[in-house]
Amino acid sequence: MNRFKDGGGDERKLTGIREVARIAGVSVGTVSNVLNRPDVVAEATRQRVHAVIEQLEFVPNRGAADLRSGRSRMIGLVVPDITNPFFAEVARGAVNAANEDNIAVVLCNSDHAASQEDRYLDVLEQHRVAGVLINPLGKVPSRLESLRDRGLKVVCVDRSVRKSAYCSVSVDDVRGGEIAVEHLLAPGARRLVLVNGPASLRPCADRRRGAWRALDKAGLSRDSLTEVVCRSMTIRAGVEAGARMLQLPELPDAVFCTNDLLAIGVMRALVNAGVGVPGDVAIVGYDDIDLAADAAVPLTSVSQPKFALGRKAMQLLLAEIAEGSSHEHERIAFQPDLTVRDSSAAPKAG
Amino acid sequence: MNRFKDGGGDERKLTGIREVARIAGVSVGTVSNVLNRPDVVAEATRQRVHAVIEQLEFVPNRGAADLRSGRSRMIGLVVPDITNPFFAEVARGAVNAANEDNIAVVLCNSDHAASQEDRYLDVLEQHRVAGVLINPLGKVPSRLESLRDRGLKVVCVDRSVRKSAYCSVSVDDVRGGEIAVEHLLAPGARRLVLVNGPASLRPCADRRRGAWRALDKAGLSRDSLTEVVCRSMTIRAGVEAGARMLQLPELPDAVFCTNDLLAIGVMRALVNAGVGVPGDVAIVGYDDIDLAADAAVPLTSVSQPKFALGRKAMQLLLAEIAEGSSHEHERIAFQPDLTVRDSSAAPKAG
DNA sequence: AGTGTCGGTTAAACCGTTTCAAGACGAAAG
DNA sequence: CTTTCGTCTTGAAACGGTTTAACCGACACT
Repeated sequence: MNRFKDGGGDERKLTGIREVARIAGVSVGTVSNVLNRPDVVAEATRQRVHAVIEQLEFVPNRGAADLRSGRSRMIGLVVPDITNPFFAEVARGAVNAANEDNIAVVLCNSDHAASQEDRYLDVLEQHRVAGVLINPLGKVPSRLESLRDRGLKVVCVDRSVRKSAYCSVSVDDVRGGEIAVEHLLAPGARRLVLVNGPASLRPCADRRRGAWRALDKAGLSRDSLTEVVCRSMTIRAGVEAGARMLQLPELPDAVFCTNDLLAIGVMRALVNAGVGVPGDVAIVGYDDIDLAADAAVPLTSVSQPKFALGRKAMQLLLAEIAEGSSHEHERIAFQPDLTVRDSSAAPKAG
Repeated sequence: MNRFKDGGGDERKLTGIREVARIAGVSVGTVSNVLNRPDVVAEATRQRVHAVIEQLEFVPNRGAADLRSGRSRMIGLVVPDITNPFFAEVARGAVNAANEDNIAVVLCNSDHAASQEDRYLDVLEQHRVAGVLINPLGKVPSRLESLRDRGLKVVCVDRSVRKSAYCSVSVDDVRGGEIAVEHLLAPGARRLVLVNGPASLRPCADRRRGAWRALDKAGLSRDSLTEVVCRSMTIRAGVEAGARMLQLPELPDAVFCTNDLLAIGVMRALVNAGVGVPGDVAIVGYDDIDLAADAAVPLTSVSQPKFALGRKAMQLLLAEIAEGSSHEHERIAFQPDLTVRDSSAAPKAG
């Protein structure tokens, strides 16, 4: 059951605030004060206490402090898959921001399983974290509401929440799609293909909407954009999509793939078939993964500020925790950015 | 400074063990027992208490429990870069194992900076984590020893530690290099190239040693292996290495790259130059990243059990914590595995 | 009836802090 | 010489649990 029943007993008794007080010849209250409100204690005393702290290598027990004060210096980070570069980067940003405030971030990897997510939320609740940064699975579960009722602050990452019941931070996928297509349209492309993942995925649907919007703005019909849908968003699927494209009655001028892996696959299929990229068809991808820059022909891609996303989300959460009930929920949308590379350099140049 | 001074005061007073006891008509001690040693309390009482717990939605305060009991249900995970797929996967494994014991894992991302690493260790110490899972930067710092003196258990990940002062878990890079070269040698390759990163990196040096060992075992001179050293281990560096290889007096039969990105780069350079892969030269990479399977020609690669590594490391740590002083430090070396794909399918077939 | 003993329960001490009402001291004001 | 402040400091009460020694019936055995 519990592996922590009894440790073999090599526990050196850590020095506590009491011991410090005793040796420094002051009361524990004073030691606490020099730790938390140095301004309120006399210079001389402060120095003396600090000296003792140093000498004893005293390390305050944050847990005990939290218990008494009702605060908490921990927040939970719940992601579906830390292995996904997107979330890894977000995590890095979040942890980075938290560290500045000496806040510990406990990592929860739900593995795309709602049951796991629930389990983790339980653990977080038991540990009395001050708040949770979460990319919730599926529909934002009512569980989050119950958490909030318990006093936990919640902010959603990369998932805009209706009714601004929580703070949320995400990047504007619609705008991302728009940017990409605008870029392709600019040099005069008129026959476009959209290589997309399942429209049931929010980002896929949004990026498509963005593409449409760009078309609308340019006064073009949506018919000028042919959609090729892939089951998964991998290089392999991209290769297949590329093959399908080659069978179209007419080759497009430009292709927008809603993810870099798809784009790389498409590119490979086209190049293998003797189609020039970007000479014959321009390609832009999405996510700007490392690989994009190192593709056979460097890939233009829409990049998302993942690190900043994580940082901001954490900052928002910490702010909400500090502000308490006077807090107004914010819904921040980061703007994606286009990184232009060779794959879209000079469409139809030849 | 501290953003947690005062929250706006929307703290609903959580129900505690006391309230449960009062309503259930038992003492707090009994409630505690129901929670921690259900076997010691009478069936009827247990049921009654559980009912009340349910009804009140009581959630035990792990922090308070830890404080009194001297245990700790948190452990720290310190990695140089969570964005690195290797560590992401290790983290996933570690978190996964911890979750089974209801242990919270606090994530620390040192960003390859010793100063950060130190800061994080401070935070972990203050939070009184039971142990630390760490991939320490540079030489295993004396800091770790001081941690251990304080009663913290430490296990090192992917970094074997001299003198078995700690438990450590790593994968056998020497063996990995050996496997790769054995595989290339089997079909009769005799002129090999090793595309390596800086030998100052432990894994690079080890994998080279492994390659040599395979050579020795096969009764071949080390001269049959030409080493091409790259500054960085990226696709771009691989392409350059490939270019350099093409200028060699004679093309090799087979190439072993100490990382998949290098391998993909080399492959690209060769194929672009009209060299057949695996027809003219076979290639094997290292790490078995997702991309390997989806390379232009699917890449044979040495794969490391990263998830298992993380899981095992965590299990070891938890075990050490449970065992206490009676613990014997273990040094576990995982065996890497060769995933054979097209890039080495039929060397010199033509 | 006296004595163990055993399963179940309890009251009180304790973990390492923060917090807060109250005290001590000296200096400025009356 | 009192008062009145203001600055520092203090002691004890929390915080929400766990732990331990003691207690209490009831039941079995001499």
